[in-house]
Amino acid sequence: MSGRRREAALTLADVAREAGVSEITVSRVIRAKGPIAADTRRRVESAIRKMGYVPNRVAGALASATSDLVGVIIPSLTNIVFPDVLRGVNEVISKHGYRAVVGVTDYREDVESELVGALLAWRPAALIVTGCEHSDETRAMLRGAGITIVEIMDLGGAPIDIQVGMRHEAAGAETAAYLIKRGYRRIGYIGHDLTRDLRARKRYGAFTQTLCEAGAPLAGEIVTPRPSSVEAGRDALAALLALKATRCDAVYFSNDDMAIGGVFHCMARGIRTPSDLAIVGYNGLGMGQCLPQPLTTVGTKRFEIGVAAGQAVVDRLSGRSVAAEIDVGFELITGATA
Amino acid sequence: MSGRRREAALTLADVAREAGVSEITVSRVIRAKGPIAADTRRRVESAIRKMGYVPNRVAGALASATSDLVGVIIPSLTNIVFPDVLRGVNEVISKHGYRAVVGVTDYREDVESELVGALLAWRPAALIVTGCEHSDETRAMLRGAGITIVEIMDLGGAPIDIQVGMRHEAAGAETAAYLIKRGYRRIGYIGHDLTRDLRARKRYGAFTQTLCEAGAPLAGEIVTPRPSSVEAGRDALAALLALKATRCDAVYFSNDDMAIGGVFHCMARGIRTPSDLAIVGYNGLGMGQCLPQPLTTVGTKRFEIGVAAGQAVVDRLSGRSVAAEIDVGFELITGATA
DNA sequence: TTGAAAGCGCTAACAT
DNA sequence: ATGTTAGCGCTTTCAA
Repeated sequence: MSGRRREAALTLADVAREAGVSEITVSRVIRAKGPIAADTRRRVESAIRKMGYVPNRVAGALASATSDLVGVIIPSLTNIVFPDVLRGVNEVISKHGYRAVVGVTDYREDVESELVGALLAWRPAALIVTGCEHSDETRAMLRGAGITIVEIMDLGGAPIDIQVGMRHEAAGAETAAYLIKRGYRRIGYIGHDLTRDLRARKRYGAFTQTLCEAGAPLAGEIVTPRPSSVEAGRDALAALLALKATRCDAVYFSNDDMAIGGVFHCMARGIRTPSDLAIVGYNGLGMGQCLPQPLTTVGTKRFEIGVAAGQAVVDRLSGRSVAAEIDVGFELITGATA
Repeated sequence: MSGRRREAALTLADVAREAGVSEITVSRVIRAKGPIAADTRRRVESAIRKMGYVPNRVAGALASATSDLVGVIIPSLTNIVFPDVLRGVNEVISKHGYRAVVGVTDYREDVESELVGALLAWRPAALIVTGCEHSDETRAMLRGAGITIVEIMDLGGAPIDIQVGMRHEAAGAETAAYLIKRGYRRIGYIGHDLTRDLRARKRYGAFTQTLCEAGAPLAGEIVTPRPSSVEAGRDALAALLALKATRCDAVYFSNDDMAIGGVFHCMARGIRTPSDLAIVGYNGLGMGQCLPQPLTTVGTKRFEIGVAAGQAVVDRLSGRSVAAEIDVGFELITGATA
């Protein structure tokens, strides 16, 4: 990191000289703050335009101890879930003049910790982080930052400030209960890396426990180390079905991407859903609902989480009070595949 | 925008006092710059840890006139293409200590212009923008910024500094030539909003022109005002096929999302591909290759564009020279649908 | 309605 | 190996 030293960019002083006023007057015009004579404003504005002056927010932020940056830390950009969330955040905050600074952790706690430090160093107005599990170090930094912190996606743990999300355990349990109710008894699971995706793990845990309690423990499972994708789901279902002993009548996938891969595998092999094999996903992606048979899945509110998180930030920064926990919920979508 | 004034965060001076050294020594330890006695380093580091000091990069950036921020302006987060690109950028720059500040234009020129100003105000080390078409105002700001500017996705126009992308006209023309070669003569087009997505428009233009030159002008088209999606593609194909006069034997979709929607429509209606209707997409998404019949499409290098752009930034900032134009190319993927 | 002075927290440059 | 001085470009505060 270095950033070549730039050749003397224009400063307020340059504009002030050109407009025949003082620096502070130019500053006031730019920030639309304080009383300015109409004529003065015009002179300053034309000088700015003419010279192509771009204010320096680094200096401004230092002097005023305020910032229009909002840090956003997400685990992945591969999983469409997070671009969706980011879109929601951005939609709200950009309307209020804030910008997102994005960090991607790749689901790694050490990277998260490093990113939190790096983003806090820019003294953002607020920080949005994913999940409610953090290392002690991360937690200490977040607590000590003295700014609005929003934890998104998941509810629970020891909230740092504001949480916006849903209960993944409830989603897993409800999915299991649904399959049991529909009469499935040999139920398998296909997932992606659970050691890292803690929310998928929570769903998995509640899912399997609910099955056990119903007297139909998990019949088999494949967990790939790959990130979730349609391809990974397809390959994993092929692998699961190849395990002779398993003989599932239904499979719960860690998310819709994976489940759609499963559906494609069934299509290619002439396996009928749900009569030969039932399939359930998680997320409620539009694409799953476009399949010849709409996917049975759990609809989640990804965009809404982003919006709610962004709104929480904006509200706080405007001095309005914000609920400490915002549960956006989820919804079982009973499609045709289970 | 405001950002509540924070209550006196720790400064270098606090740490210096605690460690019994001067501010500059602490600064040197933090930045790992200049010679520091092992013992001094230990004392300073332990003071930092003990107090939970987080350096202020706003002040640091102002003092040193350097930054670890890289602005990235993309049109959309809905279209998976851009998260892919962003992922590539991030992969490279984060390894070198840079962070991405993201702006989303929603394909609007006025928003782009505003974002360029807002990001340049943070005096980033470099700025990555999408496309090679910009308003005069934007172009002037980019030219005057005096930093590395990378235009991504598309090649052509009047390059500002560095371009990383491919030739969309060539992709459109090659797709048309392929369909003609395969014997299709009643070819339709299904697209999303072309007034905004200039690259899709370029492909469309070259595609239709090539068809004309081959004596098989476009047989029909549907352009939805919606953003591209599987649903939009499915609905648009239904609409196109409902136009009695059209009777297409092949359809070119503006991208794979749309094309996959078309495939789903065919599946649901028992329309066989490619015998009843051939389908071609654009992008080469993994999912399209997972369909029971792999999608015929044009493979693009989204992630690679991000990586190359990130690398160009890093190279420039390290004083290495960088090619002014990097053509990552594309590749016709002859699947089973056309 | 405008301006002068002081200083935000850090780092470059120059001592020592 | 460490410290001193000056100043980055802006905004706050106070004055006129």
